[in-house]
Amino acid sequence: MARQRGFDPQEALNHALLIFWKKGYRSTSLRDLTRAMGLSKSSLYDTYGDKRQLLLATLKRYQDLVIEPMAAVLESDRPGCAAIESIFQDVIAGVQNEEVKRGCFLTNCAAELAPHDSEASQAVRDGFARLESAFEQAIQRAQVEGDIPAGKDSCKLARFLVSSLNGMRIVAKANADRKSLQDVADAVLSTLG
Amino acid sequence: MARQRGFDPQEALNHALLIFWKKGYRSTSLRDLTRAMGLSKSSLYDTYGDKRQLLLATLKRYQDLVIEPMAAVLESDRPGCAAIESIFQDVIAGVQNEEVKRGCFLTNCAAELAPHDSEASQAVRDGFARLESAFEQAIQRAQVEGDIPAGKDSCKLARFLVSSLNGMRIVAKANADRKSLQDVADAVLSTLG
DNA sequence: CAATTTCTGAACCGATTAGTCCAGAAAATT
DNA sequence: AATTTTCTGGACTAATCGGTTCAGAAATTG
Repeated sequence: MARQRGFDPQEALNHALLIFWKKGYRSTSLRDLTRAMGLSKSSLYDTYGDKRQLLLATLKRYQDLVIEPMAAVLESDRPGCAAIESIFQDVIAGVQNEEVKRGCFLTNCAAELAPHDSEASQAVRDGFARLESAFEQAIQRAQVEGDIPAGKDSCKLARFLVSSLNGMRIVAKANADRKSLQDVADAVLSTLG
Repeated sequence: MARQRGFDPQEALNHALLIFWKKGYRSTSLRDLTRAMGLSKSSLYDTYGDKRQLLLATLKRYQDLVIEPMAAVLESDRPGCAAIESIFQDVIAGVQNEEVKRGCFLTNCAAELAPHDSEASQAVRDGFARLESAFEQAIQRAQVEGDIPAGKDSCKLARFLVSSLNGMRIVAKANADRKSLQDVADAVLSTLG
Protein backbone atom coordinates (compact mmCIF):
# COMPACT_ATOMS: atom_id res chain seq x y z
CA MET A 1 0.00 0.00 0.00
CA ALA A 2 1.04 3.54 -0.54
CA ARG A 3 2.43 4.95 2.67
CA GLN A 4 3.99 8.02 1.16
CA ARG A 5 2.83 11.29 2.66
CA GLY A 6 -0.17 12.71 0.94
CA PHE A 7 -0.71 9.73 -1.26
CA ASP A 8 -4.35 9.15 -2.07
CA PRO A 9 -5.15 5.84 -3.76
CA GLN A 10 -8.52 7.20 -4.88
CA GLU A 11 -6.87 10.17 -6.55
CA ALA A 12 -4.30 7.89 -8.12
CA LEU A 13 -7.07 5.84 -9.70
CA ASN A 14 -8.58 9.02 -11.07
CA HIS A 15 -5.28 9.83 -12.72
CA ALA A 16 -5.07 6.35 -14.16
CA LEU A 17 -8.57 6.73 -15.54
CA LEU A 18 -7.63 10.02 -17.13
CA ILE A 19 -4.61 8.61 -18.88
CA PHE A 20 -6.42 5.49 -20.14
CA TRP A 21 -9.22 7.75 -21.26
CA LYS A 22 -6.88 10.08 -23.13
CA LYS A 23 -4.62 7.52 -24.77
CA GLY A 24 -6.52 4.25 -24.86
CA TYR A 25 -5.42 1.01 -23.26
CA ARG A 26 -2.72 -0.22 -25.61
CA SER A 27 -1.21 3.19 -26.12
CA THR A 28 -0.82 3.74 -22.41
CA SER A 29 2.49 2.49 -21.03
CA LEU A 30 3.33 1.64 -17.45
CA ARG A 31 5.58 4.67 -17.45
CA ASP A 32 2.61 6.85 -18.36
CA LEU A 33 0.67 5.33 -15.51
CA THR A 34 3.30 5.54 -12.78
CA ARG A 35 4.06 9.12 -13.71
CA ALA A 36 0.40 10.13 -13.74
CA MET A 37 -0.45 8.24 -10.59
CA GLY A 38 2.59 9.36 -8.65
CA LEU A 39 3.80 5.97 -7.50
CA SER A 40 6.44 3.48 -8.38
CA LYS A 41 5.98 0.54 -10.67
CA SER A 42 6.42 -1.83 -7.75
CA SER A 43 3.70 -0.12 -5.76
CA LEU A 44 1.42 -0.08 -8.74
CA TYR A 45 1.66 -3.84 -9.04
CA ASP A 46 1.32 -4.37 -5.30
CA THR A 47 -1.72 -2.15 -5.06
CA TYR A 48 -3.65 -2.67 -8.27
CA GLY A 49 -2.29 -5.83 -9.84
CA ASP A 50 -1.30 -5.70 -13.47
CA LYS A 51 -2.16 -3.22 -16.20
CA ARG A 52 -5.38 -4.90 -17.21
CA GLN A 53 -6.72 -5.10 -13.66
CA LEU A 54 -5.96 -1.43 -13.33
CA LEU A 55 -7.97 -0.75 -16.45
CA LEU A 56 -10.92 -2.67 -15.06
CA ALA A 57 -10.66 -0.62 -11.87
CA THR A 58 -10.71 2.61 -13.86
CA LEU A 59 -13.78 1.40 -15.72
CA LYS A 60 -15.58 1.00 -12.39
CA ARG A 61 -14.28 4.40 -11.36
CA TYR A 62 -15.62 5.96 -14.52
CA GLN A 63 -18.99 4.55 -13.66
CA ASP A 64 -18.86 6.29 -10.27
CA LEU A 65 -17.35 9.54 -11.48
CA VAL A 66 -19.19 10.09 -14.73
CA ILE A 67 -22.06 7.70 -15.30
CA GLU A 68 -23.59 8.00 -11.84
CA PRO A 69 -23.67 11.81 -11.88
CA MET A 70 -25.40 11.66 -15.26
CA ALA A 71 -27.85 9.15 -13.87
CA ALA A 72 -28.38 11.41 -10.88
CA VAL A 73 -29.39 14.26 -13.16
CA LEU A 74 -31.83 12.00 -14.97
CA GLU A 75 -33.23 10.65 -11.72
CA SER A 76 -33.45 14.02 -9.98
CA ASP A 77 -36.72 15.81 -9.42
CA ARG A 78 -36.18 18.03 -12.43
CA PRO A 79 -38.76 17.70 -15.18
CA GLY A 80 -37.93 14.55 -17.14
CA CYS A 81 -37.61 16.18 -20.54
CA ALA A 82 -35.46 19.00 -19.22
CA ALA A 83 -33.14 16.50 -17.57
CA ILE A 84 -32.79 14.51 -20.77
CA GLU A 85 -32.19 17.62 -22.82
CA SER A 86 -29.51 18.83 -20.46
CA ILE A 87 -27.54 15.61 -20.93
CA PHE A 88 -27.40 16.16 -24.67
CA GLN A 89 -26.79 19.89 -24.39
CA ASP A 90 -23.84 19.30 -22.10
CA VAL A 91 -22.13 17.34 -24.85
CA ILE A 92 -22.68 20.08 -27.37
CA ALA A 93 -21.66 22.83 -25.00
CA GLY A 94 -18.42 21.07 -24.15
CA VAL A 95 -17.44 20.04 -27.64
CA GLN A 96 -14.31 22.17 -27.54
CA ASN A 97 -13.65 20.92 -24.04
CA GLU A 98 -10.94 18.36 -23.52
CA GLU A 99 -13.22 16.01 -21.66
CA VAL A 100 -15.77 15.86 -24.43
CA LYS A 101 -13.09 15.49 -27.08
CA ARG A 102 -11.93 12.36 -25.30
CA GLY A 103 -15.31 10.80 -25.99
CA CYS A 104 -17.08 8.42 -23.67
CA PHE A 105 -14.61 6.16 -21.91
CA LEU A 106 -17.03 3.25 -22.14
CA THR A 107 -17.38 3.77 -25.86
CA ASN A 108 -13.64 4.00 -26.34
CA CYS A 109 -13.12 0.78 -24.42
CA ALA A 110 -15.90 -0.89 -26.35
CA ALA A 111 -14.27 0.08 -29.63
CA GLU A 112 -10.79 -0.97 -28.58
CA LEU A 113 -11.38 -3.99 -26.38
CA ALA A 114 -14.90 -5.35 -26.63
CA PRO A 115 -14.08 -8.07 -29.15
CA HIS A 116 -11.15 -9.41 -27.14
CA ASP A 117 -11.79 -8.69 -23.47
CA SER A 118 -15.02 -10.03 -22.07
CA GLU A 119 -14.57 -8.46 -18.64
CA ALA A 120 -14.00 -5.00 -20.06
CA SER A 121 -16.93 -5.64 -22.34
CA GLN A 122 -19.08 -6.51 -19.34
CA ALA A 123 -18.11 -3.27 -17.58
CA VAL A 124 -19.12 -1.33 -20.67
CA ARG A 125 -22.40 -3.19 -20.80
CA ASP A 126 -23.01 -2.40 -17.12
CA GLY A 127 -22.39 1.29 -17.68
CA PHE A 128 -24.75 1.46 -20.62
CA ALA A 129 -27.38 -0.45 -18.65
CA ARG A 130 -27.13 1.99 -15.76
CA LEU A 131 -27.57 4.90 -18.12
CA GLU A 132 -30.48 3.19 -19.83
CA SER A 133 -32.24 2.68 -16.54
CA ALA A 134 -31.76 6.32 -15.59
CA PHE A 135 -33.04 7.49 -18.96
CA GLU A 136 -36.07 5.28 -18.54
CA GLN A 137 -36.84 6.82 -15.18
CA ALA A 138 -36.64 10.33 -16.63
CA ILE A 139 -38.89 9.27 -19.49
CA GLN A 140 -41.48 7.84 -17.14
CA ARG A 141 -41.37 11.04 -15.11
CA ALA A 142 -41.89 13.05 -18.28
CA GLN A 143 -44.84 10.83 -19.14
CA VAL A 144 -46.43 11.57 -15.79
CA GLU A 145 -45.71 15.25 -16.40
CA GLY A 146 -47.44 15.01 -19.74
CA ASP A 147 -44.39 15.91 -21.85
CA ILE A 148 -44.03 12.48 -23.40
CA PRO A 149 -47.08 10.55 -24.61
CA ALA A 150 -47.97 7.84 -22.13
CA GLY A 151 -48.38 5.37 -24.95
CA LYS A 152 -44.69 5.35 -25.79
CA ASP A 153 -42.57 2.43 -24.62
CA SER A 154 -40.19 3.93 -22.06
CA CYS A 155 -37.77 1.02 -22.30
CA LYS A 156 -37.44 1.27 -26.07
CA LEU A 157 -37.09 5.01 -25.85
CA ALA A 158 -34.39 4.72 -23.20
CA ARG A 159 -32.40 2.32 -25.35
CA PHE A 160 -32.74 4.74 -28.19
CA LEU A 161 -31.39 7.59 -26.10
CA VAL A 162 -28.34 5.64 -24.93
CA SER A 163 -27.58 4.75 -28.51
CA SER A 164 -28.14 8.32 -29.65
CA LEU A 165 -25.87 9.74 -27.01
CA ASN A 166 -23.14 7.35 -28.06
CA GLY A 167 -23.63 8.20 -31.69
CA MET A 168 -23.46 11.89 -31.03
CA ARG A 169 -20.24 11.59 -29.08
CA ILE A 170 -18.63 9.55 -31.83
CA VAL A 171 -19.62 12.06 -34.46
CA ALA A 172 -18.37 14.83 -32.19
CA LYS A 173 -14.99 13.15 -32.02
CA ALA A 174 -14.53 13.31 -35.76
CA ASN A 175 -16.33 16.57 -36.36
CA ALA A 176 -16.51 19.11 -33.56
CA ASP A 177 -19.06 21.29 -35.33
CA ARG A 178 -21.64 22.58 -32.89
CA LYS A 179 -24.30 23.10 -35.52
CA SER A 180 -24.10 19.54 -36.83
CA LEU A 181 -24.37 18.21 -33.31
CA GLN A 182 -27.28 20.48 -32.54
CA ASP A 183 -29.04 19.09 -35.60
CA VAL A 184 -28.58 15.60 -34.25
CA ALA A 185 -29.73 16.56 -30.78
CA ASP A 186 -32.78 18.33 -32.17
CA ALA A 187 -33.77 15.23 -34.09
CA VAL A 188 -33.21 12.97 -31.10
CA LEU A 189 -35.18 15.15 -28.73
CA SER A 190 -38.00 15.68 -31.20
CA THR A 191 -38.80 11.98 -30.94
CA LEU A 192 -39.75 12.44 -27.32
CA GLY A 193 -42.65 14.85 -27.79
CA MET B 1 6.75 -3.31 -56.07
CA ALA B 2 5.47 -6.79 -55.59
CA ARG B 3 6.55 -8.84 -58.54
CA GLN B 4 5.82 -12.21 -57.01
CA ARG B 5 3.49 -14.43 -59.01
CA GLY B 6 -0.14 -13.92 -58.15
CA PHE B 7 0.47 -10.99 -55.91
CA ASP B 8 -2.35 -8.49 -55.96
CA PRO B 9 -1.63 -5.18 -54.24
CA GLN B 10 -5.35 -4.43 -54.07
CA GLU B 11 -6.05 -7.68 -52.32
CA ALA B 12 -3.11 -7.09 -50.00
CA LEU B 13 -4.62 -3.77 -48.97
CA ASN B 14 -7.89 -5.52 -48.27
CA HIS B 15 -6.08 -7.89 -45.95
CA ALA B 16 -4.38 -4.99 -44.21
CA LEU B 17 -7.74 -3.32 -43.76
CA LEU B 18 -9.15 -6.48 -42.26
CA ILE B 19 -6.40 -6.83 -39.71
CA PHE B 20 -6.48 -3.17 -38.68
CA TRP B 21 -10.24 -3.46 -38.46
CA LYS B 22 -10.06 -6.55 -36.27
CA LYS B 23 -7.28 -5.51 -33.92
CA GLY B 24 -7.06 -1.75 -34.06
CA TYR B 25 -4.01 0.28 -35.06
CA ARG B 26 -1.77 -0.01 -32.03
CA SER B 27 -2.51 -3.66 -31.46
CA THR B 28 -1.58 -4.58 -35.00
CA SER B 29 2.09 -5.44 -35.42
CA LEU B 30 4.09 -5.41 -38.61
CA ARG B 31 4.27 -9.17 -38.34
CA ASP B 32 0.47 -9.30 -38.33
CA LEU B 33 0.45 -7.17 -41.45
CA THR B 34 3.11 -8.94 -43.47
CA ARG B 35 1.55 -12.31 -42.71
CA ALA B 36 -1.94 -11.15 -43.64
CA MET B 37 -0.81 -9.30 -46.74
CA GLY B 38 1.52 -12.00 -47.97
CA LEU B 39 4.58 -9.91 -48.52
CA SER B 40 7.86 -9.21 -46.83
CA LYS B 41 8.54 -6.38 -44.48
CA SER B 42 10.89 -4.83 -46.99
CA SER B 43 8.25 -4.87 -49.72
CA LEU B 44 5.67 -3.46 -47.36
CA TYR B 45 7.85 -0.45 -46.68
CA ASP B 46 8.77 -0.05 -50.35
CA THR B 47 5.18 -0.25 -51.49
CA TYR B 48 3.10 1.42 -48.82
CA GLY B 49 5.51 3.43 -46.70
CA ASP B 50 5.32 3.00 -42.97
CA LYS B 51 2.62 1.58 -40.73
CA ARG B 52 0.69 4.79 -40.42
CA GLN B 53 0.60 5.46 -44.17
CA LEU B 54 -0.70 1.95 -44.60
CA LEU B 55 -3.44 2.68 -42.12
CA LEU B 56 -4.45 5.80 -44.03
CA ALA B 57 -4.55 3.72 -47.21
CA THR B 58 -6.83 1.17 -45.57
CA LEU B 59 -9.12 3.98 -44.42
CA LYS B 60 -9.52 5.05 -48.04
CA ARG B 61 -10.06 1.44 -49.00
CA TYR B 62 -12.77 1.06 -46.38
CA GLN B 63 -14.50 4.00 -47.92
CA ASP B 64 -14.50 2.26 -51.30
CA LEU B 65 -15.34 -1.21 -50.02
CA VAL B 66 -17.92 -0.46 -47.35
CA ILE B 67 -19.08 3.13 -47.33
CA GLU B 68 -19.61 3.45 -51.07
CA PRO B 69 -21.75 0.29 -51.35
CA MET B 70 -23.89 1.59 -48.48
CA ALA B 71 -24.16 4.93 -50.24
CA ALA B 72 -25.07 3.08 -53.45
CA VAL B 73 -27.98 1.41 -51.69
CA LEU B 74 -29.18 4.75 -50.38
CA GLU B 75 -28.76 6.40 -53.76
CA SER B 76 -30.33 3.58 -55.75
CA ASP B 77 -33.79 3.79 -57.26
CA ARG B 78 -35.30 1.85 -54.37
CA PRO B 79 -37.88 3.72 -52.32
CA GLY B 80 -36.01 6.04 -49.96
CA CYS B 81 -37.46 4.74 -46.73
CA ALA B 82 -36.92 1.13 -47.68
CA ALA B 83 -33.30 1.86 -48.52
CA ILE B 84 -32.73 3.57 -45.18
CA GLU B 85 -34.44 0.78 -43.29
CA SER B 86 -32.35 -1.84 -45.01
CA ILE B 87 -29.15 -0.16 -43.82
CA PHE B 88 -30.25 -0.44 -40.21
CA GLN B 89 -31.70 -3.90 -40.61
CA ASP B 90 -28.45 -5.17 -42.06
CA VAL B 91 -26.69 -4.26 -38.83
CA ILE B 92 -29.23 -6.09 -36.72
CA ALA B 93 -29.32 -9.11 -38.98
CA GLY B 94 -25.56 -9.45 -38.89
CA VAL B 95 -25.06 -8.86 -35.19
CA GLN B 96 -23.67 -12.35 -34.70
CA ASN B 97 -21.62 -11.91 -37.83
CA GLU B 98 -17.92 -11.27 -37.48
CA GLU B 99 -18.02 -8.20 -39.67
CA VAL B 100 -20.67 -6.50 -37.60
CA LYS B 101 -18.96 -7.43 -34.34
CA ARG B 102 -15.90 -5.57 -35.56
CA GLY B 103 -17.95 -2.40 -35.58
CA CYS B 104 -17.53 0.39 -38.08
CA PHE B 105 -13.88 0.84 -39.01
CA LEU B 106 -14.31 4.60 -39.14
CA THR B 107 -15.80 4.62 -35.67
CA ASN B 108 -13.03 2.43 -34.31
CA CYS B 109 -10.39 4.71 -35.79
CA ALA B 110 -12.20 7.77 -34.46
CA ALA B 111 -12.22 6.29 -30.98
CA GLU B 112 -8.59 5.21 -31.06
CA LEU B 113 -6.88 7.90 -33.10
CA ALA B 114 -9.05 10.97 -33.63
CA PRO B 115 -7.56 12.99 -30.78
CA HIS B 116 -3.98 12.38 -31.88
CA ASP B 117 -3.97 11.87 -35.65
CA SER B 118 -5.51 14.66 -37.69
CA GLU B 119 -5.13 12.85 -41.02
CA ALA B 120 -6.91 9.76 -39.77
CA SER B 121 -9.48 12.01 -38.24
CA GLN B 122 -10.00 13.69 -41.60
CA ALA B 123 -10.53 10.34 -43.29
CA VAL B 124 -13.16 9.48 -40.72
CA ARG B 125 -14.83 12.82 -41.26
CA ASP B 126 -14.84 12.22 -45.02
CA GLY B 127 -16.46 8.83 -44.59
CA PHE B 128 -19.19 10.17 -42.36
CA ALA B 129 -19.78 13.06 -44.76
CA ARG B 130 -20.18 10.66 -47.68
CA LEU B 131 -22.70 8.64 -45.73
CA GLU B 132 -24.54 11.76 -44.68
CA SER B 133 -24.86 12.90 -48.25
CA ALA B 134 -26.21 9.51 -49.30
CA PHE B 135 -28.72 9.47 -46.46
CA GLU B 136 -29.85 12.92 -47.46
CA GLN B 137 -30.46 11.81 -51.01
CA ALA B 138 -32.56 8.87 -49.81
CA ILE B 139 -34.51 11.17 -47.52
CA GLN B 140 -35.24 13.59 -50.34
CA ARG B 141 -36.37 10.70 -52.51
CA ALA B 142 -38.66 9.54 -49.73
CA GLN B 143 -40.05 13.04 -49.46
CA VAL B 144 -40.91 13.03 -53.16
CA GLU B 145 -42.47 9.62 -52.66
CA GLY B 146 -44.56 10.99 -49.83
CA ASP B 147 -43.09 8.75 -47.12
CA ILE B 148 -41.35 11.55 -45.27
CA PRO B 149 -43.05 14.90 -44.71
CA ALA B 150 -41.71 17.47 -47.14
CA GLY B 151 -41.39 19.95 -44.32
CA LYS B 152 -38.60 18.05 -42.61
CA ASP B 153 -35.04 19.25 -42.99
CA SER B 154 -33.32 16.53 -44.98
CA CYS B 155 -29.86 17.68 -43.94
CA LYS B 156 -30.64 17.57 -40.23
CA LEU B 157 -32.32 14.23 -40.63
CA ALA B 158 -29.35 12.83 -42.50
CA ARG B 159 -26.98 13.91 -39.75
CA PHE B 160 -29.25 12.27 -37.26
CA LEU B 161 -29.20 9.00 -39.17
CA VAL B 162 -25.40 8.91 -39.40
CA SER B 163 -25.18 9.50 -35.68
CA SER B 164 -27.84 6.88 -34.99
CA LEU B 165 -26.13 4.29 -37.10
CA ASN B 166 -22.90 4.89 -35.22
CA GLY B 167 -24.63 4.69 -31.89
CA MET B 168 -26.33 1.46 -32.77
CA ARG B 169 -23.11 -0.15 -33.84
CA ILE B 170 -21.38 0.88 -30.63
CA VAL B 171 -24.18 -0.50 -28.52
CA ALA B 172 -24.11 -3.66 -30.62
CA LYS B 173 -20.45 -4.09 -29.83
CA ALA B 174 -21.09 -4.19 -26.10
CA ASN B 175 -24.45 -5.90 -26.20
CA ALA B 176 -25.27 -8.14 -29.14
CA ASP B 177 -28.93 -8.46 -28.23
CA ARG B 178 -31.10 -8.35 -31.31
CA LYS B 179 -34.17 -7.15 -29.46
CA SER B 180 -32.42 -4.16 -27.88
CA LEU B 181 -31.05 -3.17 -31.24
CA GLN B 182 -34.42 -3.55 -32.89
CA ASP B 183 -35.84 -1.21 -30.25
CA VAL B 184 -33.25 1.38 -31.19
CA ALA B 185 -33.84 0.92 -34.90
CA ASP B 186 -37.60 1.20 -34.43
CA ALA B 187 -37.20 4.47 -32.58
CA VAL B 188 -34.79 5.84 -35.18
CA LEU B 189 -36.97 4.90 -38.12
CA SER B 190 -40.14 6.17 -36.46
CA THR B 191 -38.71 9.68 -36.63
CA LEU B 192 -38.84 9.53 -40.41
CA GLY B 193 -42.58 9.14 -40.88
C1' DC C 1 16.01 7.22 19.32
C1' DA C 2 15.33 2.44 17.85
C1' DA C 3 12.55 -0.98 15.70
C1' DT C 4 9.33 -2.08 12.31
C1' DT C 5 6.56 -1.54 8.59
C1' DT C 6 5.99 0.29 3.97
C1' DC C 7 7.36 2.09 -0.25
C1' DT C 8 10.74 3.25 -4.00
C1' DG C 9 14.40 3.36 -7.66
C1' DA C 10 16.87 0.91 -10.35
C1' DA C 11 18.50 -3.08 -12.27
C1' DC C 12 16.96 -6.67 -14.76
C1' DC C 13 14.15 -10.08 -17.63
C1' DG C 14 12.60 -11.90 -22.08
C1' DA C 15 9.71 -10.46 -25.57
C1' DT C 16 8.27 -7.38 -28.90
C1' DT C 17 8.14 -3.03 -31.28
C1' DA C 18 8.81 -0.19 -35.85
C1' DG C 19 12.01 0.37 -39.05
C1' DT C 20 16.61 -0.38 -42.02
C1' DC C 21 19.58 -2.85 -44.87
C1' DC C 22 21.54 -6.03 -48.09
C1' DA C 23 23.07 -10.45 -50.23
C1' DG C 24 20.93 -13.46 -52.89
C1' DA C 25 16.70 -15.70 -54.81
C1' DA C 26 13.19 -15.20 -58.18
C1' DA C 27 10.96 -13.29 -61.76
C1' DA C 28 10.78 -10.56 -66.10
C1' DT C 29 13.14 -9.08 -70.21
C1' DT C 30 16.12 -9.72 -73.83
C1' DA D 1 20.36 -18.74 -71.72
C1' DA D 2 22.08 -14.38 -70.14
C1' DT D 3 20.95 -10.07 -68.25
C1' DT D 4 18.37 -6.98 -65.68
C1' DT D 5 14.86 -5.77 -62.75
C1' DT D 6 12.29 -6.83 -58.62
C1' DC D 7 11.37 -8.94 -54.41
C1' DT D 8 12.49 -11.63 -50.10
C1' DG D 9 14.31 -13.52 -45.73
C1' DG D 10 16.86 -12.66 -42.24
C1' DA D 11 20.13 -10.15 -39.66
C1' DC D 12 20.30 -5.97 -37.39
C1' DT D 13 19.16 -1.50 -34.82
C1' DA D 14 17.65 1.03 -30.82
C1' DA D 15 13.81 1.51 -28.22
C1' DT D 16 10.07 0.08 -25.60
C1' DC D 17 6.97 -3.14 -23.72
C1' DG D 18 4.81 -5.47 -19.27
C1' DG D 19 6.40 -7.53 -15.39
C1' DT D 20 9.63 -9.14 -11.35
C1' DT D 21 12.83 -8.58 -7.77
C1' DC D 22 15.20 -6.55 -3.93
C1' DA D 23 18.44 -3.58 -1.32
C1' DG D 24 17.84 0.40 0.86
C1' DA D 25 15.31 4.81 1.72
C1' DA D 26 11.49 6.70 4.12
C1' DA D 27 7.82 6.87 6.92
C1' DT D 28 5.41 5.03 10.94
C1' DT D 29 5.30 3.02 15.42
C1' DG D 30 7.06 2.04 19.81
